[in-house]
Amino acid sequence: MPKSPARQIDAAPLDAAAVLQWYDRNARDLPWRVPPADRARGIAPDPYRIWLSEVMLQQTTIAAVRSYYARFTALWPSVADLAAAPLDRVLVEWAGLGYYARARNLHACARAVVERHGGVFPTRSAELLALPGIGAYTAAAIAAITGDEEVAVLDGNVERVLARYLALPVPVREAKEGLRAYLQEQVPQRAGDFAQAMMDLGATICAPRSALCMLCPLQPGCLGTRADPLVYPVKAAKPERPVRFGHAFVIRDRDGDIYLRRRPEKGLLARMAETPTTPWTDEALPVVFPFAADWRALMPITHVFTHFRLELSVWTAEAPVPADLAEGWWAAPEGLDDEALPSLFRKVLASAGL
DNA sequence: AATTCGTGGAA
DNA sequence: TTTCCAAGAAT
Repeated sequence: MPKSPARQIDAAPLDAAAVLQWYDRNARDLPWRVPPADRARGIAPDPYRIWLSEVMLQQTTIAAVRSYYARFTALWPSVADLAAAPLDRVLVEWAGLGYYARARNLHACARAVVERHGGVFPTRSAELLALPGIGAYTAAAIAAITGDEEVAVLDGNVERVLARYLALPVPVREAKEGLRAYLQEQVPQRAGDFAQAMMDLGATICAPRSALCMLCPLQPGCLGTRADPLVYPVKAAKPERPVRFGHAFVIRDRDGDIYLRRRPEKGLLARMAETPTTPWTDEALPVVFPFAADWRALMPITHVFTHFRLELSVWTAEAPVPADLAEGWWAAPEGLDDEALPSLFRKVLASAGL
């Protein structure tokens, strides 16, 4: 019994065989992917690497992920290697990729795999779903890609493909479980290739701002292509992005080292490194310096988060001696690459020429 | 169930 | 310049 009355979707079946044929000829070459020809020879991908790539790819472009994926797999070739690393080391490597809860969950998941599964990464969706940072999509993707579990893999790409194919008249959020149930009925053998095919299709043919329907293997049965496929998926109104203001402080000592500290364990940029800032407020307030010094104004910076935009004035000064800034540490300019600094604070430091 | 989580590149 | 948005999860 489904917990919510998922609206039933009655529609013509989807030509999964045509999708697989298209994939055999057009599969994208990706660092974590086993090409369909190799997959047919029985070569299966490493679940650890598929998991790592899937977590990195959550709400993140392939272009942004590439270098991070290469670095992580070089540093930590197995899940046991990753589990053995300190969390703060993982955060340093994740810095700049965003959505830092992913890195904390990644590390927790690696340790759970070592503890609960003896270091053998699970490949069944039900077990995967119980691990930190693995939700419905990621569990299904790993299970399908590594073990050909015949499970619906529904990501943003596939949602768009299906919304157009079915000419879905409501926002995807309102029909998600119905879409999942419909897709589940369409999953063929070679479930892993089918999942990757549907995602490639959404990324290259049935893209957000362009639909190359003449090249699409699903064009014959597609309801969206009969008028304007680009009107789907129907989306809800976007709330506008508020602005917040604050002041950031680049504090140097006599050697030129920079004062950094760790952000709180919860909330935005949790546990990452930062330069001190004032609280961020919805109105621009006069600056309150952390100590009396010869403060100089630097170029202010703007940083855009998902749900607000931040305008930071940037100030710099030499710390008083002896410096009583207890909870943080001093970092040499050459050592900043080894700090878990989010892009926001890279911008702040760049404003000081660092 | 609606919000809260980053970032950078493309249109 | 502004807008959109990318292989979502946790709460």
